[in-house]
Amino acid sequence: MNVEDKYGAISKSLWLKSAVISKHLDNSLGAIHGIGLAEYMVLLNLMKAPNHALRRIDIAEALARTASGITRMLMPMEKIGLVSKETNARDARVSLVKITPAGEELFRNATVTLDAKSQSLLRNIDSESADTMLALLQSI
Amino acid sequence: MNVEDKYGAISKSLWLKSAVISKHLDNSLGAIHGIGLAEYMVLLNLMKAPNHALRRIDIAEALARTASGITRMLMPMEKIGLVSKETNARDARVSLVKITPAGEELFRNATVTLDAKSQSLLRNIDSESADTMLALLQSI
DNA sequence: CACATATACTGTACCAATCAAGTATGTGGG
DNA sequence: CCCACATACTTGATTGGTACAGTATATGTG
Repeated sequence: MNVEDKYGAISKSLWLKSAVISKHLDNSLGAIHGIGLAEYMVLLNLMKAPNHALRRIDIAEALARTASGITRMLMPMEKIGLVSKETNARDARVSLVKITPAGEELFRNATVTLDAKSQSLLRNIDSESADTMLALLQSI
Repeated sequence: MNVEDKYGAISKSLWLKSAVISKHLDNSLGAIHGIGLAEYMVLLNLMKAPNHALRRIDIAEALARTASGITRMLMPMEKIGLVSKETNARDARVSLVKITPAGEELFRNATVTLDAKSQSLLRNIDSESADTMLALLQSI
């Protein structure tokens, strides 16, 4: 394998393993908490945000999705009370998305599920390698 | 960050980075060769297979997809002549998928594109780290 | 041999994401 | 000030995936 091939191989493996792991996590989160991995990532980003609120396009950016995808994803989440819509006085174009107390509660529970399931899915990777892997992934 | 959190962080990062990289690769492959990453992976698996042919269900397994998803994906690929359908004399249930010469040609060209684009997307990872990363990914 | 069960697709209905176009609102140059 | 352009969504049409049910074909057991 020459040098370029190596990077291609990483892309392909990343694609495949991500698909496998995401499906398992989607199933676990869906069965227990009624949300998918994408919805979890929305809540995660809201929790990290100042004032626990974000604009839709910032969520889209953080999830590598389009704005319209976020609009559609948020509709049922708002309906079941995980997030709420707030208008921005300074800029009437934006409608801020804020996580609700119920959303925070679900997020904390879902985090436990996600971490446990991840540990089980990645059991072939020891703790030290996990540190290495995380650092490499985050450097991309 | 405690131990479980670390594995959860890997899952989340894997999900996000895979989405970003897959979109870029999809765009590049689509613009130049008219196929997506999933179609490329089909061709790759066919190239690796004995006699360059596989059953649909084996392709589904290799790509973490369902059989019906593969059926749909293969229809346009057969129409543009990248793969051909062959019946199996021993088992009339299976219809083998075989890569055509045109498919092989496209695969070789697409591989160049994919490897080059991957190298560019992963330029923050040096050659040694790439070896590490690939080994870790494949151990999942 | 017959029949219950498993396997390999295929077809239908549905769901989730995208793109492109539309609407409303902000902003900067003449 | 005003008008062109940019930004933040929202919506309709399309695409690409899944689940589930159906069909055809094998296979194992009494």
